[in-house]
Amino acid sequence: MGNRYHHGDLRAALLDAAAAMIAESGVEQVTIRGLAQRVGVSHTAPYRHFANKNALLAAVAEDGFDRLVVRLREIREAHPAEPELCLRQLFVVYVEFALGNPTHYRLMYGEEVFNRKEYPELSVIAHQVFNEFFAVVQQGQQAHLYRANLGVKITCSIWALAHGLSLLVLDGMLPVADDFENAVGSLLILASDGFREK
Amino acid sequence: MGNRYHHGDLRAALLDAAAAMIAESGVEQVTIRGLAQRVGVSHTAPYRHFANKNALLAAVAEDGFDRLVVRLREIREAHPAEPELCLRQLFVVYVEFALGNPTHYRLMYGEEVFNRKEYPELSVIAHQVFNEFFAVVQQGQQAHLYRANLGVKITCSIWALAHGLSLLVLDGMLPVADDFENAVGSLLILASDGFREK
DNA sequence: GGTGTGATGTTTACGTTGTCAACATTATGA
DNA sequence: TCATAATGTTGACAACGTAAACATCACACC
Repeated sequence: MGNRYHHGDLRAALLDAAAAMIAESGVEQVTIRGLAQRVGVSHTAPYRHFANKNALLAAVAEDGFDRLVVRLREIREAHPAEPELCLRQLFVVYVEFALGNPTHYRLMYGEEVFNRKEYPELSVIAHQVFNEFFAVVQQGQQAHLYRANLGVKITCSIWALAHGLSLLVLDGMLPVADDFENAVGSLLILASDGFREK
Repeated sequence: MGNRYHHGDLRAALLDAAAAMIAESGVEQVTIRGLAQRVGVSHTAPYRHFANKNALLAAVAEDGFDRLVVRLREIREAHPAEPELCLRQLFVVYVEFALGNPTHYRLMYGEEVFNRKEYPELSVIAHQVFNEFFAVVQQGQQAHLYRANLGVKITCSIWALAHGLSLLVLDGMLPVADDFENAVGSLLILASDGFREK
């Protein structure tokens, strides 16, 4: 390796450094110049890989969505024939991801940070989150666990509940129970009683 | 009025200007110097009223919470004896407030913008939002509409659902139905079937 | 194997921003 | 009336995002 003029994979290094810096001190502390210094390049080198700071942050957010979707898919494929249990697991894992990566999670959904509309790939990958939940809801419908014709609304409710719960807890506005997984899971059960076939 | 050295109520003027600027072009476009210019004072005058930019933004967020809580209380007091209808109205009005003041709403809950922990008054006023929902849930419990011993969890679910739904719609991740109020309300009904006494 | 061309990184520079320190003006109450 | 606190201004500074001009390198092509 040694000190060479070309870094090798500066783009990936910048994304890693940004993710680390976000985890350490929050998005607002991330600076192009700081990242460059951390990676050991000049303060304008990042502009060879990202049009501007927003584009870099959008790429970091996209990485976060990628990791989340992979995680959800693992859960889903681990429970091929148990939609109810699977849904509960998805829900818990989703909230755990948010609470385990607080600043990163916030960046993924934030608007102050960058103009989402300029980065349509973010909406695409975010929609895959919806689809992970939706697939299991549909399984549940086929098993006559959940009411037919309401698959989209049920999925919206679950996602919104997971999202809102995560953020309210992150904001310190809801107390975190000792038995976290049970508390989170029971919230879903409570709400999802209304999803069932009669 | 005229041009005088002392502004009169610079603090309020700055908050107004900040709210307006946020509504127009988003939080990230708000700048101390821009606000000062807009209000017609020098670029450091704001520091006589706010310790720094974060403190100013926190005050703007607090104003937003104040308005939201007032709005919710109006609804609650307009339905003294109909907890079920009242809850639905609260829910819809909450989401409407968020969608009607997108950037302001995001600021109220954002973390990137400023360090919430430094502004405990924000948590206090935010807890009043919880209490508005909670009061009605308790009414419903007294009327044997909702399950006893689950008041807090039910309230958390409702708030989280409203919050998550608002943000997902703001992010363009959920479609906005034509008949918005009905769609939002039905989401609550769907979920809250599980809240009922059997 | 040389070579030149595009990709990648550096240097320098500029305007904007948040914020501090020193100073100016005004309001207020003893 | 006048000292003093409250409020506003001027000027300065460092950090930041980013553009332009330049330097170095990798690699495809003769």
